[in-house]
Amino acid sequence: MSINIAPAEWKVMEVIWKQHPISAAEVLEVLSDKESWAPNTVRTMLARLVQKGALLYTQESNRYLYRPALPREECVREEVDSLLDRLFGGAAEALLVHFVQNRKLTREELDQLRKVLDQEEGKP
Amino acid sequence: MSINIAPAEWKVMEVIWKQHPISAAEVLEVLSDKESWAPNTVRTMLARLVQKGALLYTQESNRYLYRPALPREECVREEVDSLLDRLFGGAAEALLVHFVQNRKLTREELDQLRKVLDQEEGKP
DNA sequence: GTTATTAAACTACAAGCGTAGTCACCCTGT
DNA sequence: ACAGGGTGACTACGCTTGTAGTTTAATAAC
Repeated sequence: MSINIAPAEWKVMEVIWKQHPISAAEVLEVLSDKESWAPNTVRTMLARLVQKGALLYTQESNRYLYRPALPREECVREEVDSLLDRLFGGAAEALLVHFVQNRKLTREELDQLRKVLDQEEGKP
Repeated sequence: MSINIAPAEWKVMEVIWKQHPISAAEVLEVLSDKESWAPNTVRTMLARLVQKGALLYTQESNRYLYRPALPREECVREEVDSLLDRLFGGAAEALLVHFVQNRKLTREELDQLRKVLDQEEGKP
């Protein structure tokens, strides 16, 4: 029973992961730079996210303060899993190879990746 | 203007990428092992995929023979891009690191990945 | 205390998706 | 020539998503 966060909802979640507890107005404020959403659009998404169990809130006089119900990492993980299942039959390596081969990773990124790899192999 | 292939549709596409041209009946046949879909479900998806421009067909007496309109790689690429945009602000490396760190890759997979990495770094 | 403001709740609505039933047509076998 | 079976076309329907308007309830200001 995993929570499914839609693309537009992710934008809201990102804001809240970065800063919480946070009011709807503040979320609006932050998002107004990037998106041109009507206030109610954001409010609707907040409500849906609460309903989905992705957000928690506490009431504070007349408004809600929202906070994430799950760490970002966990949600990322689920999205990635879902992509893997869809496209690679769950084979992580296939994605990685696709990746290294198909995109232009910078030298730094490759190095960084290699470092992580070394680290990982060093601890079986 | 990119084509958006839904999860269930991917299952159909995979069959067709693997074997084409192919009739609806054959797709059904292949899928019947994995999914328990009513025949019309698959037919609907075929029709939608044609409409989306993901599949081409040619008529052959009373039925259609389907073939992919795009190579799998290209569609994979789009899905991955979309995930990247959603979750990592487009930063490929973040996904990769998340990956290597968060999943248990087998020794073989790590080696394989390293090989691809070497290969990539060797050709700037 | 009455009004103005604001926040949340409720309602809306079109597109996309998962799932499938019904219909109309054409080919094939008798 | 006709009936039956397969095939695509059309229709359906509930759920989710993106996007937002309307209503109500509470608070803040005067």
